[in-house]
Amino acid sequence: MALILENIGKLVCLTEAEQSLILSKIEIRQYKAKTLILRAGEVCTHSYFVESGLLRSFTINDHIVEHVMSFACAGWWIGDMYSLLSQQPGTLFIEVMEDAEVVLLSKENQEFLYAALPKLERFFRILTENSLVANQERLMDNLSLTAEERFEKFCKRYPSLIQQIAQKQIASYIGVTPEFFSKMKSKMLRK
Amino acid sequence: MALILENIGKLVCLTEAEQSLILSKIEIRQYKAKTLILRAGEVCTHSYFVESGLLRSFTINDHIVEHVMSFACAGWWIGDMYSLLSQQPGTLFIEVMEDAEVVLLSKENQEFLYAALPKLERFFRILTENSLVANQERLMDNLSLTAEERFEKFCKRYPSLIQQIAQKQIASYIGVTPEFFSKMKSKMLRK
DNA sequence: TCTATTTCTTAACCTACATTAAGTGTGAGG
DNA sequence: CCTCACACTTAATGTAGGTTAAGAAATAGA
Repeated sequence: MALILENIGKLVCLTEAEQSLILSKIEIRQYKAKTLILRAGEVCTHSYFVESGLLRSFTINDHIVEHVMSFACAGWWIGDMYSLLSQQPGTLFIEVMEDAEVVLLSKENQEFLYAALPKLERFFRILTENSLVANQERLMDNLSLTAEERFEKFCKRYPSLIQQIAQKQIASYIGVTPEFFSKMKSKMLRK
Repeated sequence: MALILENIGKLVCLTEAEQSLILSKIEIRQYKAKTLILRAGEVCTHSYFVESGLLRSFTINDHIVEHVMSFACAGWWIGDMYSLLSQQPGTLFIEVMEDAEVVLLSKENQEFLYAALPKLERFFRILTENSLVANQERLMDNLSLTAEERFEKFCKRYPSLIQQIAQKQIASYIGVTPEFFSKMKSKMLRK
């Protein structure tokens, strides 16, 4: 249940008192699979940290096509960063893919904690830096690799997810249709 | 010349003493157009802030195809974040497109400043957050928009750049070949 | 256990964009 | 004032991946 303290503790040291302060500012909720925690058009008011289960964030194009922005399993943060920072209606949906236990940290409490524990600025800076690096790599991969190569990278980077999620979710993440993904996969197996 | 202090000052307040401390930890250099400040394979040791002129970062595929990661004109930061953070050889080239005055902040000095002026943690956190948001949007655009739509967004977002840079640089940024970009552009004009 | 929904597969056809190649500006250095 | 290297254009042809549609397989709900 305090996976989140362990997660923060990996990057910055926390005293017992600091840990309690953090715990006093968060909320823990259980969600059933298929719950939408956030909808496009809403303002994102919290950061979410996954204690257990599996979540994803995605956009919807022209009310039809979904594009997966990210998956988040135990130990990962997720949210609509644009909406959270700007407090404008966002573009992301966040959905629970498998029954989950989620830590909610409201924007106000996050700012309160920045003031109370400046080392959390450091923690979230590093978290965001890592996220940015991963995103830049993914962007470059989308510009320069084939769907097949992107799938291979996905398999290496998230081996456990492959077994766990529907194939169409992987297709959406790497940026192809489920139909093409199916064709591509069987072609890869034939080799 | 102290555009950088103004830039930092927009997000966090700085006393005179703090400004001097920052200035004592940076270096200012002039570069001629076409200079490569950083090459793929090298470890990135500095963050770069553009006082004047124009820079870009890009990768090279299979020793042939360039993909522009970002442009940076006066008031923008640029670097190879992956390499800077991990201190591993990077994948980005950074090139001066127009004679430039650049502020160099070494990784050690950056960490020194984090310790000396914790508010700089805040500054770089916010900088990185904004960068991440922009990157996420670009990634989603690449997954869901046509080349034409991506070009239109580029024009709206960076109107001044359009006049300033070679058309093939825009093509590379939005992720198409110069040939296709040329055809697309003349088709758009015909409407 | 049965049914209904969702996921996956296959296949024919389509299109956005890439590749190759040739020709036409154009501007910076000598 | 040349000229040589680039940047840009145009056009023919190729292909990765999309679309549509239909059926098969797997899951979940009741």
